[in-house]
Amino acid sequence: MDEQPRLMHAHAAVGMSGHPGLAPHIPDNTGAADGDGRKQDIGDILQQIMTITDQSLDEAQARKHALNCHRMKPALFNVLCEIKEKTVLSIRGAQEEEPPDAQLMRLDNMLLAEGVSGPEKGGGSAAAAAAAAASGGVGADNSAEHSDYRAKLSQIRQIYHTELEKYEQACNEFTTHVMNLLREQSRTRPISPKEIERMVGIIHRKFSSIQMQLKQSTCEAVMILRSRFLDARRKRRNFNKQATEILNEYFYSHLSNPYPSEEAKEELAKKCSITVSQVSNWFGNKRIRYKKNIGKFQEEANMYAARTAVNAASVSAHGSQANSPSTPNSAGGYPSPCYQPDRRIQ
DNA sequence: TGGGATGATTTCTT
DNA sequence: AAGAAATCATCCCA
Repeated sequence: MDEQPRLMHAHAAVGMSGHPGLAPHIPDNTGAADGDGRKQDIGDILQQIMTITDQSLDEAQARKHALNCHRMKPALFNVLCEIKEKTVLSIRGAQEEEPPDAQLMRLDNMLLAEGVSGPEKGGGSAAAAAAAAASGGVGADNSAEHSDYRAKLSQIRQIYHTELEKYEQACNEFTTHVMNLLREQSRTRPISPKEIERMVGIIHRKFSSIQMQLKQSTCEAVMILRSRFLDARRKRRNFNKQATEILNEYFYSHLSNPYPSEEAKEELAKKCSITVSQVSNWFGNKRIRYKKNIGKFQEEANMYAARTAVNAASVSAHGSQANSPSTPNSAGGYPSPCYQPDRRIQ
């Protein structure tokens, strides 16, 4: 490598200016200075170029060197440069300028939203919080699951960034390698900077398609993690004893009409630390199960009825009405342990 | 570990 | 849309 790489444009400027001596095995026809001689020269050079790949490496190197030193080389090189420039330009006009990839944008947006590709904090826990909110969870017991989710997410995040870095490094290394190769080749064949640029573009596109696969699989991993997280939250937890008692108290003290209003539901929900829809679910289940098997609930009904009676007695003794949703409304203040089908349950 | 209890979900009805 | 009824999925205790 005793020469500087000569790119196409630089070389074009050199033009027909003189070139050092000939290789020993190439016949010196300069003296003839006629057209046939030059044709012969060019024919020889082209022939050698065509057969260069059939030769051994050493042989080829020697031949390459000989070609480089040939006096006709600059002229031929210029001609090739011109031809190639025209061809490349016409080819290039037809391609390139693809539209921005919508799929890639979607993946990027999702990775950002899930906190994988964005800043370290916030995103992941925000997504987790959103998931928690969406599930309408009871709360309190989910901090462990929450941190588990975050830990797994940060694991995914770490893998993603490591892989991304690896790809970028590999891409840079490969690009440098190819550029060096092209520069080296530009000594013997016309290669324009634009062509190198184009090649770099091709390499980058290839690597970005690999990156896209990485992004896709990362997205899938996040989705799986997230669905598992939501499933875990959907896991049924029995309400605590106190909550069940509050709900039962209301149910049996309103046995004649066990349909709490929205306000009553909200108050019960607050008291039991559950959601309004959970209160609705509970009453829905309770009504249907009570109705299906009144006998089984007899004992329970009696117990709550007695309790309610005691409460009512103590309330009246204090001369004030409780504003609790469990305030009995049944006639006589002692709801019948037996189901009275006078209202909605049917 | 089986089976009843129970909270949630789905489908149907009013 | 609210509730009834059926069903699913999980809990939890003997």
